[in-house]
Amino acid sequence: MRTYDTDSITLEEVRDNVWEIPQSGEMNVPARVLASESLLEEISGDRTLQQLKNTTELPGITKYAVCMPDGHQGYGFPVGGVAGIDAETGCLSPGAVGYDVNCGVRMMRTNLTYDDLTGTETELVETLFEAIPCGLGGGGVLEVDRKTVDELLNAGVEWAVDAGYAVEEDLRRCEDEGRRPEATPDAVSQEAKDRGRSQIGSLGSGNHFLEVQRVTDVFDPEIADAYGLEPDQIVVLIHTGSRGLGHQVCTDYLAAIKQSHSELLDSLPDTELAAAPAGSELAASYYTAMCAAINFAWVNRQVVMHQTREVFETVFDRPWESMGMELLYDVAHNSAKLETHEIDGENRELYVHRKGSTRAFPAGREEIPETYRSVGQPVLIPGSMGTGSYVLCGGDAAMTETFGSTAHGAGRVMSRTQAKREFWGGDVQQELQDQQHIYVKADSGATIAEEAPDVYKDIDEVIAVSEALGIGKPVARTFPVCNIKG
DNA sequence: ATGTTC
Repeated sequence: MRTYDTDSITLEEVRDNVWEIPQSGEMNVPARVLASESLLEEISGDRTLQQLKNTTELPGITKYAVCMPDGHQGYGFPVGGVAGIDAETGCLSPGAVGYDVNCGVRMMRTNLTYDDLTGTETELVETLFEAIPCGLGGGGVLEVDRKTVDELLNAGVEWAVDAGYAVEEDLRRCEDEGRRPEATPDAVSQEAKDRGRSQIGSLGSGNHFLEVQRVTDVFDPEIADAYGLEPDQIVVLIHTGSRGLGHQVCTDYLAAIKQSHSELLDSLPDTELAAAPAGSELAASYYTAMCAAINFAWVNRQVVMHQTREVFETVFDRPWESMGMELLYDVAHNSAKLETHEIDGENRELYVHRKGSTRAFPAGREEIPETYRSVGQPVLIPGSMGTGSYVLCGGDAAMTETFGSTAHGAGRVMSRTQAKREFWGGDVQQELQDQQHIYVKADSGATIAEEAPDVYKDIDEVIAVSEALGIGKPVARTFPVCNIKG
């Protein structure tokens, strides 16, 4: 058997693209990295493997901890990590969800072609940048009062329908129909709500963005047809999360859990993995607060999409409906969810923690919108602003291999600090425009440098692993036209 | 990711 050795951890190759850290010591289960050898080499360059191994010490974790091909280190738990933890005997860990609760992406279709956009790129990118707040801090499209924030934390995208920022059809094209019904606004601190009130309809910072793209490749015509995608078509990808509200929920509950459950904390190899035991009061309240933050993020992406529709109306001087600007799908990248999975022949109720990982349910699952159910759920995987993105379809193997999950992006290979040393934002921007006809706009050159295409792993290789394992099947590829960066 | 180092 081939092995891959690092200073402290040895992985065994189970088969192509599957590497295992065997169970030993305090580990409750093994850990698996799903990666080609070259991706594994990148993954082993930071603390990801140690964090993944630490994750297996969480009580109640089942089967194995998973690291996706785009994995990198995160707070306590790797970004690109999946853990299915028993919901009765296990625990719930905020660090295994992430600070940006329901960070995720949605794709909106249009019936425009690349030719329709040619010549409007500069106006389009400028108008989008004007209409959609970017960067750190407050300032969203909306500012709502305290009563309204409670309503939308509870109702999710249904609130946006009532408030005129969404149509009924948008609801049906969101994971969980844009609402986690378990959400309890009372479990969210006033501080978190006050941070969120002024941030509805904003991108935020980091790797968040809005990108106008064109479909360059269709790999599976039948599924692409079901998703309403064809070559040369213009689509819009929106990547943002729950902003300061979700961050505050994570901060609040990490502090409370560390204080109330020190015994569990002391048994874990990293305080950043702090977890509330299943059945505890804090597990229940964190779950309902996290669901509220999930709903907030869906409303946020919905309002950003609403703004995008209005921008297209301005630039192309037509109603958005006539441009076919329908939501294709919206997926969460950071969440914990109660799901039933078969473990060793037994159906078990799990808190499936996905952090930087996308649900990828295959054909037939009732959780998938009816229009897509016969083919499988759309999985949206953004790449860097110079390489484009993929639309995948959930594969059968996801249910047996990865708790119904696949990757979520390209994954960084370089720190932001290092990126700013290596690249000059203005040069990156000019090069993208001159050589690839990609129009990028951001608040500062530093933002563009930090997100330069070369700071990311090879998205094609990440997707190839997903395809080879049968957890996500490539349907279409897109290429950037205009990009506004948080 | 983040009112960017409470």
